[in-house]
Amino acid sequence: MSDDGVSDDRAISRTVLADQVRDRLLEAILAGHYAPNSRIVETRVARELGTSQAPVREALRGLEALGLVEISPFRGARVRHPSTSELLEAYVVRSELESLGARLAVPQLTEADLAELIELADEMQRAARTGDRHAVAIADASFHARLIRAARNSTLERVWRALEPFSRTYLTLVVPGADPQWTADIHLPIIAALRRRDAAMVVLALQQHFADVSARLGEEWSEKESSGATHPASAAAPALRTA
Amino acid sequence: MSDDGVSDDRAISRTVLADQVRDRLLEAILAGHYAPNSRIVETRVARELGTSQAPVREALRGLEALGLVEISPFRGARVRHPSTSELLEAYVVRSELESLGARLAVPQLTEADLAELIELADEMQRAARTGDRHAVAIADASFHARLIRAARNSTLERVWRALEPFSRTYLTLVVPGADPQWTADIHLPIIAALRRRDAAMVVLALQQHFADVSARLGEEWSEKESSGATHPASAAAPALRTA
DNA sequence: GACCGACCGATTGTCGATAATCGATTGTTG
DNA sequence: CAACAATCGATTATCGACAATCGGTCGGTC
Repeated sequence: MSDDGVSDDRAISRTVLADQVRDRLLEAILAGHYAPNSRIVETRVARELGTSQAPVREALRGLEALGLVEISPFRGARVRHPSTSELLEAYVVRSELESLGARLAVPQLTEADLAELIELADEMQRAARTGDRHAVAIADASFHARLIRAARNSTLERVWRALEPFSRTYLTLVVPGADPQWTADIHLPIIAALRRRDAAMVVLALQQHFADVSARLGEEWSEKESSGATHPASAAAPALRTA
Repeated sequence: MSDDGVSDDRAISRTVLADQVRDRLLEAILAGHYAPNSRIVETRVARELGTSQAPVREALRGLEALGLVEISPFRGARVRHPSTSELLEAYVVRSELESLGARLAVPQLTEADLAELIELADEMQRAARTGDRHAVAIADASFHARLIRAARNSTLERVWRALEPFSRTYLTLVVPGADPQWTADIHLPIIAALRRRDAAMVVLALQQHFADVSARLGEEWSEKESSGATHPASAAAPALRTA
């Protein structure tokens, strides 16, 4: 019911310690169990989890690849604390990648693709009506992942995947107050454009979507930090254009 | 964040074995010492390099992040052999990222940015006139990297970096017959547009640039199609040695 | 003769211990 | 008292050894 759109590899090889440690650490970081910018000591984590140092080491490298921690040689790992402006930066890039995905996907969109996308959007609506924020977030992520996959460009998928946890997980943490129904509704124009197989309109709808979310994120930001040393407007309002 | 000179990673702390092993393996792969799709056995590499298994392991994870090898649990690493169509896919993504970079960079382009970009383009011209293909390739890569950095979006830079070795290194291998002067010249329109600080024109010039290179790559592809892929038969000819 | 399950060699994943390096502290000197 | 070098504890990077797992092979059963 949940993550069919996110990834295919499920249920195989659950016996790799390093992966389990990585998931544990990821969960702990997102749960705020590790303070921002604090160190994560390999030996300590190993002792706490009852494993050796090696799996923890590998897990940390994996988290580094996801952009969740920062590792410097001989100095260990620290949990990264991306500023909101950095999240906005990431969102700009993600927006661009999804626009590209849409342009590539629409001309070769199969009926199955379209049906799955519609189903995910519907699922988002149902979850929103029952107020289930977690389900909305999952359907949201699955929807965008499905759209990217429809582009059938493995490089695009790889790059997008590398960016996704960084933006999604942090965002759902940073913007918990977002209205689920609002989140679900801003996907409707995308679906409408997809139904008409109008690439330009899909791109426009996507950019509107990301502009909305960025704006929402920007609000949260200015509320939280009244003192603005760097100007965020340029990053939040990119001049996006299509040929 | 993060900007002083042209080249950032320089000089300090080259004493991390895993990094050295990674560089060695990367070099060996690109030199064709490992046949496409062949396995890379951790213990064997470790023996050949006179190190333990651990650094090799880490090195392989690093190469996986760069998209050069593919790792499956308990089954080890294989060198990825991207098809030319996959390289073209990557090029589409890279083109899009650089276009975004240009749009972000132009409005905030400093005189120093512009001067460095012009200098790199000039360097490319000088190298092309003396027929130094290697120097052209290096200046080429530096130019694009500098352009991306001028966008001052750390996420964009991170994503682009992750994509860069995959496309650049393979390309310089796949298309060794390209005319250096041609390579240098297709950057001139970009410089011209940058000088005028015309973002739209920079994007257009970039897209033309990538279209040219893709076309060139496509030609090479259809030519090679008939002769078949060349397999360096002796994968057991490792230019790897203990220091 | 074809299908199926138990061994086998090769290789990866994990462990515990050791060497190398960092940051801070302390003692010394002017 | 300030600047500096030697030292120390903490932690990472690496090592060598061991257990877990894979792919293939060999033998058994029908």
